[in-house]
Amino acid sequence: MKEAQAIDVLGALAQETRLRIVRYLVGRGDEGAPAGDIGKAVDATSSRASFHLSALERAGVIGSERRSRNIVYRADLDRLGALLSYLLNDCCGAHPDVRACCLREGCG
Amino acid sequence: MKEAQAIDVLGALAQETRLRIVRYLVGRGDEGAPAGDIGKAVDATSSRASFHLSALERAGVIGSERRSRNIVYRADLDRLGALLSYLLNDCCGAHPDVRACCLREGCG
DNA sequence: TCAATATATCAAGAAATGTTGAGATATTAA
DNA sequence: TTAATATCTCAACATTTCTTGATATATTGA
Repeated sequence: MKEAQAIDVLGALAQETRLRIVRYLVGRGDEGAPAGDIGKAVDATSSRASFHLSALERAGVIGSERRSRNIVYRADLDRLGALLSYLLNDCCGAHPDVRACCLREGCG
Repeated sequence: MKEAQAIDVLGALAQETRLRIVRYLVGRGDEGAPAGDIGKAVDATSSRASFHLSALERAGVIGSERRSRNIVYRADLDRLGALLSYLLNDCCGAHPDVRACCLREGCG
């Protein structure tokens, strides 16, 4: 992952509604969830949910697929992993303290 | 780390000049660097560097200390580690694929 | 004290972001 | 085909963010 992409992903995650959407979708796993359910889960109108879902999709953090009437969204774990890796290895210089932090449950 | 703090840190990192500052400071290690050097390193005027350094400090990503005429800034690795941990454990549900990504060098 | 250095702050404007409500589009079922 | 459902798009507006250039503050050395 390059700097510009990392900034896109960081920007996508740096917003309450969007971060909650990502968390919700990660929890849904491979099954994903349709926009309506996501909107209810994060307490957003359809317009607002759609706006933020678009932003997340543009950043590559989630993907979508139409399934009859619904559009089902899923978290892209590879992309999230790539951001983690960028932050850890490139940005933080793979500092042992930071790396160790990734292996503990209760860090931070 | 709580959601609101994570959003603050993500927002702080989601900007080219600021991400470069963090990278530069991580590279400087414990020694840190004065604002002037940082500004030169990321090609920013004193005003612009100061603006972004303040933003990073507000988010807790860097710390500062006056050293005679200079103000020396340092990356806060604990804070960065806490963000990584938040993303990995809380946000990504400690998904094995994402976690594995943190241990490889060339991931993403 | 005076000048030089290092940094922060301020005001003004531009650009990006987020919200709302109305309405458009696509899909399905009757 | 008509109505209902699910989602997106658009315009308007408010807010926030970023940049620039000018100026203020703090520290040091002559």
